[in-house]
Amino acid sequence: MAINVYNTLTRKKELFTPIEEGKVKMYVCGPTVYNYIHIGNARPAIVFDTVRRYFEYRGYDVHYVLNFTDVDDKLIKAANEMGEGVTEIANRFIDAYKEDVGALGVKEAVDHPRVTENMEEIISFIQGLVDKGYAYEAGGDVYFRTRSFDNYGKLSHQSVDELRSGSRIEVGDKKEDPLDFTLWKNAKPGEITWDSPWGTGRPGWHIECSAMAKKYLGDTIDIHAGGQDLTFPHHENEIAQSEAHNGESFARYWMHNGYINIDNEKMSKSLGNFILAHDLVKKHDPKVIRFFMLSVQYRHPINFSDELLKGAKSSFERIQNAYENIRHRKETAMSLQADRDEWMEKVHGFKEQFMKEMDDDFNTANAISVIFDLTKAANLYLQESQTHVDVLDAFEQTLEELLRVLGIQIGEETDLLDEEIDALIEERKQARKDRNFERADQIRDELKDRDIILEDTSQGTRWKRG
RNA sequence: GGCGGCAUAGCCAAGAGGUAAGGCAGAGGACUGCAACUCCUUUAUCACCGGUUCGAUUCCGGUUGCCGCCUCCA
Repeated sequence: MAINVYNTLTRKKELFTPIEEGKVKMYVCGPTVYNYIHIGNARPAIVFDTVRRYFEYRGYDVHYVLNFTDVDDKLIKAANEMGEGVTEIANRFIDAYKEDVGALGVKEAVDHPRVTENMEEIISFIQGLVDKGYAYEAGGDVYFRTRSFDNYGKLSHQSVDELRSGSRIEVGDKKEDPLDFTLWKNAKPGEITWDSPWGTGRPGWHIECSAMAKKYLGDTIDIHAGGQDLTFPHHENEIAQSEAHNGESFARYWMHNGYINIDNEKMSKSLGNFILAHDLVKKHDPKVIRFFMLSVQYRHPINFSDELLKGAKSSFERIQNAYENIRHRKETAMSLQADRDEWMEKVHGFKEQFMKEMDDDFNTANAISVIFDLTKAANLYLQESQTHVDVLDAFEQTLEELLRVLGIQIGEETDLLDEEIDALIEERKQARKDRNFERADQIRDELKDRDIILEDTSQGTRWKRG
């Protein structure tokens, strides 16, 4: 079995083969940290974290790099508005990013490079492009000479001439050609600046990723990923810069995730139809949010609404219930059973099926349906009058394992009930024995108010948090 | 104008050239003191029109509708 990845470059699914055996060098474009991220920004974080986790699950060592753009026009504007420094704002929102995305189960990247901490590399990268004739200085700015790079447009499948005829390209009087884009920006008075061979200024947006990918991962990387809207111009420009500069192919696989939509329209800061991850995580179980995002193939758009999230919650509860039921049943499990091996075999089969689905371009929607199949099998097993502890363990562990690949931690909550609650459950047990159902229901309602839900089963009463 | 995506049951969502996974919601039943959980049963001529084929919802062409990129944007 091998992993297939949809490559934007070729518009096909391709067999993944790493540059270096057993390793994946992966660069993901991170946020510009001038604000909290919205859930649209959270999607790539979750999706590519899942890609990473799956590679790791399959035994790869993943060098995962996610950058922070900590200086640009928006940050400068935000700094002016809030009367704070660019660095303070960047720091604040980097922390917020890590917190929000961490709540959603995203692992920390191996490297989190920041533009302001890689200024030397960026400047020398630009210098390299100037030296090779791919870039030129004009009035303190430096531009990339787009037409000098033959393969420009290969990622977005646009020809240079078609791009030119699009009327919305900024002309800019210093440019030789309207298609040229900025590598270095001359400082305006009062802006944060760095010294460079072209005077004081700061980098353009695209150059940072080329310079930092090179520094942290090398001239050619395995996977470069980001949101669909980065395909053009951002990633196209990165390719031009990196390949012009390094003389090597930049990234072997380009992955782009689809948008999150609100009422069928792209969620974006400029449209104002966004929901901050920071807020959503407080209102809903982050596990459910993540589950919801992964219930759709990553390249397809997801429509977002409270109602849909509610549906995801119900769905996820089915899995959670099965998991709790398995654990509860372990207390009364046996260790003798004729068809133990058959069941063990069966449980193992779900793992294989799960991998088969994930191998196909990380089809989490189908992978989740395999988890539901596993859930169903577990529920059926629990109907048996006798259960084997090995089989229950296998169900429990497989469920944990597969969900962990999706970045969803299940079952680590070990908060003990306080004695009071324990006592109430015990009292209710007695009341039921005495057929005092009035008191029994009273206790159940009381606990329900405290978010403890009781369930009576033939193996005794169990509880869960609502 | 250029490039691209999507259209599958009430809702969400996979999918393959041979009569369509999974989940939610609904209905009926089993279990239960009642619930909850769970189990069983139940719901689709896959936007429209042509073509290729023994056979297409899946391939090709066209139509319609929606969305995106071509400007900062995940």
